[in-house]
Amino acid sequence: MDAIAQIRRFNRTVTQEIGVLEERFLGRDRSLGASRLLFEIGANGMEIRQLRARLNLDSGYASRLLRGLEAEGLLHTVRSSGDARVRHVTLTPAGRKELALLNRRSDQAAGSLLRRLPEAQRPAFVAALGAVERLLLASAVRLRVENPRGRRAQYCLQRYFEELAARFERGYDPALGIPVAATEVTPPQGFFVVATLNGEPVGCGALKCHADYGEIKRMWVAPASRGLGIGKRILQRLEALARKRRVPLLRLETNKTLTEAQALYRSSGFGEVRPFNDEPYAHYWFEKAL
Amino acid sequence: MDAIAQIRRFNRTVTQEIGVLEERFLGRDRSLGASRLLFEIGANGMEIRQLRARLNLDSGYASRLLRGLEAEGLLHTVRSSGDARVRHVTLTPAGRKELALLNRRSDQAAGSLLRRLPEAQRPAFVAALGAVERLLLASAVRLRVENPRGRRAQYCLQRYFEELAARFERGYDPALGIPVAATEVTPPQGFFVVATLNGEPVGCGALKCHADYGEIKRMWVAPASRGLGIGKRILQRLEALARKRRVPLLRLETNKTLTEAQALYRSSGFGEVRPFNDEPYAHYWFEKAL
DNA sequence: CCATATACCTGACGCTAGTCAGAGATCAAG
DNA sequence: CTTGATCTCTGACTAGCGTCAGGTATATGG
Repeated sequence: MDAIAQIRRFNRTVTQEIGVLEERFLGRDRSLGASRLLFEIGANGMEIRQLRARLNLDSGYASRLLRGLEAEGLLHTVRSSGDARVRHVTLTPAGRKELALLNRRSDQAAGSLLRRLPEAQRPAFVAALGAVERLLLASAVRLRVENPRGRRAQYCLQRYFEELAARFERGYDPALGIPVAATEVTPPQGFFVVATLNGEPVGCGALKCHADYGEIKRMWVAPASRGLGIGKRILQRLEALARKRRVPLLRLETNKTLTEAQALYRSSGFGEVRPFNDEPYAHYWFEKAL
Repeated sequence: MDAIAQIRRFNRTVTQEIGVLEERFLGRDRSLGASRLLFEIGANGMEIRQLRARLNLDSGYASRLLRGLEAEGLLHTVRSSGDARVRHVTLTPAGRKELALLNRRSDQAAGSLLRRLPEAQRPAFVAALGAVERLLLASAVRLRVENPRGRRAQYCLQRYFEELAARFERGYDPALGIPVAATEVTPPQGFFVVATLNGEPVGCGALKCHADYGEIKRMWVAPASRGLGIGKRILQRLEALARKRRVPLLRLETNKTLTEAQALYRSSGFGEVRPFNDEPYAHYWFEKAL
């Protein structure tokens, strides 16, 4: 298959050209691992467990790297408010300065790559990079049925409610909408699907199974991960779960400000119908026969 | 600049996603370095110095890796014919079997990457990979004015003549065409530009300066590197050299079978003119005022 | 022939990255 | 309060990657 050969050529070329560049600019006086850590912590700080998840680090290894940087005076760690097991790491002023230096170097590396190309080819190059990056990210997204009370699910739900509160004209209060109890979206009554990207939750969706129909609820995708087709995949997964349960019909309702959601439902085969419940925040009701 | 940010995001995503994949499939029972060595040696064998140059290895490190593989019975080294200092390394039957296994795994890795994407997104992904790879290769191409008697220049000229012999209807004999003496394309009388990709010659072009015009000769790009805009860049470089010398006019002639060359000249501002010499292999004559 | 450069090998060494087991503190659920 | 899970840290260890200095054999130019 030619696609396979293309991927292999790509891997070879990219690792060769990019790898050399990265090391030449970033691996100067600090190890690459430590640099990556500084990058990831960023100006706002971060929980260590999140850091580990993002960079796929062994807890011992991460701890050692952090201690090294702490000894250099680049960062300090404090207990996270709320959960005292978790530690929060932030950059000191010296650390921020170091990060700024790394950022400058990284910009230089990127610039030098761009400048090697004749001007005319640059826009095409940047566009192609964007396409590959998006699709590579999309391919790394994993969907799983999870416990709706779990950490990842709860994180998604909180972000979801926050977003609704910000986008709805009159705000949003979960207590006023039709409730979704955790048991209703826990197998076998229903399902709660979480999408993760490198271990971090980036989207969710729930299915509530009734006798003669299923309800799609709590569809959400993290803003930074939109455009990767995650919403569609969550919806398809819920649909597959519904089919397995022999649910003959799917129903959902949505707010008029959530235009991208409406587009998703329409493109997924849902058709608008008359209101089938009295959800106060809904403007449109959809159905799809399975 | 947004292009810079895109490049940085790309680097991050790609090194993360691809790196993990490569290691999971290739770094199973052998180190990644050793695997890469086997890949590079390939079915036809290779000189050790060439191997070192390609993979950018320290001589000691390369020697140790090779000895490890030799101990496993995967390869054997012999003195190179000609220069007894140089050693040539070839795969044993067991080595070839191992290489085949690596190739299968590499195919699997590429396949697993592809399979993670929903079917609909795959063609776009492969196309984007191709675009990035081509442009990355293009950005790694270096042009330099070189001695036309040098190793790289002579390599290009030989391939050039071979290609003309194969493509021209009645073959090609350099002795019958208008000759280009090495001194004529050596500064300051003229210039011989060689394009290299990772140190290997992939194209050439020459400029002969006369009192009132310059002649473009010996334009060639290696078949495997076509479509990267190398020809255009060589031509532009020769043009810049001509301008610097205050040459007022560029001339060149070409054969009717070299259609891609004609397209290049036309798109570079050359216009067809009446024959200005009696080059026996030429069908078209071009000029461009500077 | 000599001096110098090239190609390769060997031994010694250091750093980075990463793994593993286990311990201590904390949390959540029963 | 107990139990089991989670988060972090520590110590011990390994493999891989790479560098450096020095040595041997061979080639090249005078």
